[in-house]
Amino acid sequence: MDKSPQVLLELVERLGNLMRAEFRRAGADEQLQPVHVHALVYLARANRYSNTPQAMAEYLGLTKGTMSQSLLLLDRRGLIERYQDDLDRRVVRLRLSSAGDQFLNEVQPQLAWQQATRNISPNRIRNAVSALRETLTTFQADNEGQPFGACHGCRHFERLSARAYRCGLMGDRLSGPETRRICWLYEEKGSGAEEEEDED
Amino acid sequence: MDKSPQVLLELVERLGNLMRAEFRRAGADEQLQPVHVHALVYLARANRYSNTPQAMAEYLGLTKGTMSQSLLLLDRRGLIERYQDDLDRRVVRLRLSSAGDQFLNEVQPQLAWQQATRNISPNRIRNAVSALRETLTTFQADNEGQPFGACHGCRHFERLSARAYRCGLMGDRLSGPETRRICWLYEEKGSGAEEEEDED
DNA sequence: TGATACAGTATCGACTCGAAACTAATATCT
DNA sequence: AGATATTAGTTTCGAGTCGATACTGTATCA
Repeated sequence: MDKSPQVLLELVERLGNLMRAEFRRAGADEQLQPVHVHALVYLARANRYSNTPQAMAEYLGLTKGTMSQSLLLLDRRGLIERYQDDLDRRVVRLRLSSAGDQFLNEVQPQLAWQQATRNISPNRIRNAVSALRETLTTFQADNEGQPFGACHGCRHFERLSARAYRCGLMGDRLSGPETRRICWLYEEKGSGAEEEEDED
Repeated sequence: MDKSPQVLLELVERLGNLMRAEFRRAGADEQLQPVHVHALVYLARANRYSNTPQAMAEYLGLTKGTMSQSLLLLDRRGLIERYQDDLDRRVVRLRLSSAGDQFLNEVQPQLAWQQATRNISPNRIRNAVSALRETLTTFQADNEGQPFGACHGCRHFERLSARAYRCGLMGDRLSGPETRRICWLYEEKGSGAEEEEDED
């Protein structure tokens, strides 16, 4: 009976709590709750398929009703903008307003984390990322949730040429930077070839 | 400019959110909020120095006022018991009641996590634990928070003989199991000899 | 053309949470 | 010893979260 998984859970929860406290501090001046700051951070990183209330609710673990409330607040404060999807007019699309963008640049909610990881070698971080990503994937598979990842590692990702990419699911061409954003259509590549393997 | 730390942060936050959702589900029957379940889980793991409202508030990232509220609720529901400290009568000590213990055994809030980590090799988990622990330590050092760890790795920990231990800070003898519980007096050993080193 | 599914909104009530004021016990300083 | 400061915890207040439920409008499918 190994206790390591439990210790890992404690660390993840504790670091999560600390970051939530950090987000609380970041949003204090603007009277924003942690979840609002987190929503803005997500929006800054979400790709074109993932900037909807539904995707955000899924990512943040909220119901759509709750999400709707938070978005209302962020809209009132002028930190986000909403616009309708052309093809499906039920769908609301979201983007950071310039004020929202400026807010994130000013308060730097993730600065404390970057500081805290400054002395850890990139390789150890990559190993930790790999283990946690696998945990997340299994977790989601067990609970039928969306995995949320970037194109690299997604089964729908296609490389057309040196610098041209494409999402096989949606059929769109993707720019280089776009392939590094968060997507809620992400699906783990088949288990045939594991990309990231620790030396252990 | 490496993006790995940011990806690691995303994973930690997302897994944290999922576990919060899991705690919500676990407490739904008893009308408990996630933070209440988390408090019970903490209490089940805290050592004799760390079962106070203050330590819990610190661990969960709440103010003492908020913590007091949650403890009131848990007490009303009969899930915890409070008693006074003998030496310092300002201090309230907490323990799980048998009902609280039974509750944790029934709902198994951490089961989903254990399932999600089942296929990850112990060594990879240990490496991830090591990296996250270092992140946590640095984070706390930057923000003057308590680190919260178990005896192994703590500078106050003393081994008297094969199966006899002692906390050098408090002066108490400790049983073997007790040395594996969470302590908020934990202090990282001096950086002279790093215990856990990844091969990277 | 109707039935059904889906994206998002509105409303309600229980509860969280920080801030600040408060009580009581202990520590510190002369 | 007595005054003062510090500390552990409680209480109160108000803004806001959050899930549940009911609702609106759009799309899909037979």
